[in-house]
Amino acid sequence: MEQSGAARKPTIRDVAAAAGVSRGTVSRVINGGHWVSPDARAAVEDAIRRTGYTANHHARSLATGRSGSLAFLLTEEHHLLFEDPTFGLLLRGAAEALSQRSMTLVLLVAGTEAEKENVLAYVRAGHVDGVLLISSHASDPFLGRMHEAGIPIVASGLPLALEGLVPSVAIDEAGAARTMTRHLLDRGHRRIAHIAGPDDTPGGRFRREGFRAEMGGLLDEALVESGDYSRESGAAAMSRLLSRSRDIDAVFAASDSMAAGAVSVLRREGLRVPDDVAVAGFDDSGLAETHDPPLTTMRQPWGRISEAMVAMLLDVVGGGSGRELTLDAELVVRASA
Amino acid sequence: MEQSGAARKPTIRDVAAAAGVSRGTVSRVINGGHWVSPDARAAVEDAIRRTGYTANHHARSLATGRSGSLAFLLTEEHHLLFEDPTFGLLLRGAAEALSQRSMTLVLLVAGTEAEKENVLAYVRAGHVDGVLLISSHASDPFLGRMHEAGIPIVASGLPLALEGLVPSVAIDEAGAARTMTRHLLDRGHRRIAHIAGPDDTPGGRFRREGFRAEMGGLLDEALVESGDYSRESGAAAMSRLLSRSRDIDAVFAASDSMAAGAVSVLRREGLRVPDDVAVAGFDDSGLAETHDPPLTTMRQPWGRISEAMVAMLLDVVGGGSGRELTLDAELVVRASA
DNA sequence: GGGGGGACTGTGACCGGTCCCAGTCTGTGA
DNA sequence: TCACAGACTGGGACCGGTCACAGTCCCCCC
Repeated sequence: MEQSGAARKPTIRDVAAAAGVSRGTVSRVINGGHWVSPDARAAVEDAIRRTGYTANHHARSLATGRSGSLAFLLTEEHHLLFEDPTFGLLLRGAAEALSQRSMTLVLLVAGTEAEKENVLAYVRAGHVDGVLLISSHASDPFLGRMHEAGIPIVASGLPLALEGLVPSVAIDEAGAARTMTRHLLDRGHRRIAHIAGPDDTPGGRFRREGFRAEMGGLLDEALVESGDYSRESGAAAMSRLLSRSRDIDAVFAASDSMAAGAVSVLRREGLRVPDDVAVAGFDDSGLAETHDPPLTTMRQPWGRISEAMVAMLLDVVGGGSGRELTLDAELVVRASA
Repeated sequence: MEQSGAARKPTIRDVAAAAGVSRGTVSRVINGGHWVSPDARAAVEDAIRRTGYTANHHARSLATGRSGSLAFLLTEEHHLLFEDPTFGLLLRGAAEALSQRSMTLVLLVAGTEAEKENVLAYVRAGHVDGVLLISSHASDPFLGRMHEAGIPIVASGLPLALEGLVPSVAIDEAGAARTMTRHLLDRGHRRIAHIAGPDDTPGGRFRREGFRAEMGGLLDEALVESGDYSRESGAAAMSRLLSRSRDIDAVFAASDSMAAGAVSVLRREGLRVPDDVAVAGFDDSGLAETHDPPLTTMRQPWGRISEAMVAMLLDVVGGGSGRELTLDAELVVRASA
């Protein structure tokens, strides 16, 4: 009505005019409504509805210095990125936790060195308020550089290189591995093999330590192999194990994908799962349930992990200090073990 | 030096002062440097180096009305999201194409209805300049609403519901399917089954049409099944096919994942691949190469697809009209067929 | 009746860029 | 000698919010 030109997006000024109040009051209503009279609040809310106002993120970010978004940073190589189903579970949870807070998630991938430089520049430039760090390898100096730059970070899993320095959310890896190992022992298995994850990841190192501890005197180091969490690496590890020993009666893999790879190799060798060899995975990644046979696994509380990571990171962004939070994983018994 | 307080990020004013020019000149240098004298340009570039200046994205977006980012929008259900390796390939390509242009990618997932509303509001609010639409189902009114809202969109694959209205980048689905079918026929197979994708996706519909056309008189409708591109659905479809006919000598699946599922079922039934039954996939998704046996498949030019999508979308954002671009897929013959 | 404090409101300054217009300066042609 | 075009520069206005501060009003208490 005012202007016959192209419909301009309504601003906070338009809302203020429509409600008969000042910009400041509108701003207060939008940001929680403290110190606003009920009348004014009602008028503003009505005006927002009538004008179809939505806040301009860029303007807000400029004024507050906050971007209103967090980065979901994967430092994994690309071929693992979409194969590992656990990333998807974390991503989904984080996206949900953020959208509840009207914030958004920016996916950053830093697989190659060049990508790492880009990501570092991007984050340093303040495009995101903080970083959810997924799956970092201890040998990677990247996390250290990020930390030195003073960027708010929360890691998933204990960051081995910077233990105690970077807040994190993790499950009790060693405890969970002991639980699973105990389960296999309780079922009467004695020649239990372990397919660990990479030694420079917490899921690789601590799950193996838990396995070793629980096996005690039954431990045979020749039955410990490792992979990179992928299906193929699990299959390869299983082949190596079988070439070394044929009397294995159970396999505990540090991921469901590796467990699936192990099952395929066992089958090819004519061994039945679980009758000849029991196979257990880790993660309960969705794959576990639909697998044939369904995989016994340790369920990570993905929803709680991602929610906790987001909450903790926002706290750090707001000046909090963060901490190392440990959650429990749960044994899920299915047909495979 | 100037201020002993916390080091404030240098702004364009700091650079201007350091270079002894005005803000306007600095801005011109940053944005291409037209109508700037060589001396001034050198002074500004030196000052940028000395001060460590990086542009503030939020301020720029506020002034220009452009966000400098595109959305990568997945409208797939979550369980498919990280299982389908093709998304990862597109995502990677798009991220690369954008980072070359100093723009960023925001990953949006609109699986549930609630998420769709959120995404729509988010995009309407102007947080992204345009949307790269990945994998939309024709039955979903979401795309229509997005299109009506006047948001720049480029789809991957012909958007069935809005064919001709929304610019897109796709391969010649029917032609590629004919190529693969011809390959199987040339190898002497006659009882060829097809595991199609969902009928409301272009990859489901057009690949099946291509298969039917090339099969001609050899077509047996009882040998056409369909899945949702996932491994499990491929396995299930293969089971249904085998229960219907045991003389199948080749299977053409509309995705590598479904082909892998089919192979696992065939194996379980004691059939050898490729000796008893040849199996071909589609996508060349990485899985194809590492699979046992390596899968014969149609290679989609993922890099070119994502680059073309980004280029076209940026053109549309800039006022261009876009078009329906078709690229060719390439037959990759490996051990499975 | 006056002082004080809490609830609420309006306004100017500011965030850090871009855009555009009004200059200035130099060189050229009439 | 002067008008004029073209190359380059500077600075004010603006993008759309938030924030701090200065009010205003009203109520309560001494």
